[in-house]
Amino acid sequence: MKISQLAKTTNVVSKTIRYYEDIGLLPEAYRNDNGYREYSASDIERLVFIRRCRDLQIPLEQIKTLIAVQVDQKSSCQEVDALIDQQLDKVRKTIAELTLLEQTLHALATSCPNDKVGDCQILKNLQQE
Amino acid sequence: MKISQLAKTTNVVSKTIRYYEDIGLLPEAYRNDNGYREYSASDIERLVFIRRCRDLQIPLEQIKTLIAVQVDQKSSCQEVDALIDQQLDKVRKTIAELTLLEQTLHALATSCPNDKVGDCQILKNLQQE
DNA sequence: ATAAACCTTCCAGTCACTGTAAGGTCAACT
DNA sequence: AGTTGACCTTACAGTGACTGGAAGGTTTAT
Repeated sequence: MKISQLAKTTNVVSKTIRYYEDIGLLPEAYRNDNGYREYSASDIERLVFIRRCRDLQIPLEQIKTLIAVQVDQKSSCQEVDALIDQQLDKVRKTIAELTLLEQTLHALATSCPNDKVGDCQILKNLQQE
Repeated sequence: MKISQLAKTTNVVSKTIRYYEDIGLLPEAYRNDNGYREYSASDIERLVFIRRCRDLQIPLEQIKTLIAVQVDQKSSCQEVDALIDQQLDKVRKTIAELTLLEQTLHALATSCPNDKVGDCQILKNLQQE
């Protein structure tokens, strides 16, 4: 299948597929006579895997690692475990930070009963350290 | 004061201060004879304001808007309200997304009792659509 | 024949910085 | 006077994960 077909099947735009190939996340695609990229079923799998990882906000570099690990069926999956744990940690930290931020923003949003900038409590709050 | 002093006072590295000037978020600094930037107290205020906004994850372009609005003391602060509300919305949406993500990652992290990549349940889960 | 819809490569832009290089200035010390 | 070290300056490149656009080649449908 051609790149647009792969794009449709996986919900990844062609541009991004080419980009993944550029950075070595996807192997170099087979080219047919006119120079167009030609894909097979295994390419779908690989791309779906990448996208699942991206949905989990795993960085491209770490996805490369995961793919490399996958190849050696006998190697320990400790690295996989660690990577997911690490990702989970990061997400939890971000949630904690954003929750604080939400409170600050909420307090700020309800702090100004005036309607002229000169008296605006929001701006005043933002000016204070 | 010189840039490093301003940097120390505001906890913003010199590089970033110059960058803010480059993109027009800070006014062009006064230069003394040797070409060094010279700052005053009002520059501290402005920079603190910017940093408070950045802490709230307000993008630089929107901070520009806020600063522009601030100048006209008589204008309505509707724009300020809207901007903060919008920011709050965005943060809440992100929290919701990350909370789902956290659940997925947690389920994934606890899904693999094996230790060889060949049987790794995490990788298998990642391969499925 | 020609138009629309593909495909290709390459370069630039996004956001908010950060790193690095190459050079100028200043104050203190020997 | 010379040198060291800590500043300062500019300019350009890199980050991550794409996205946009230009300029051109190919295929398919009418």
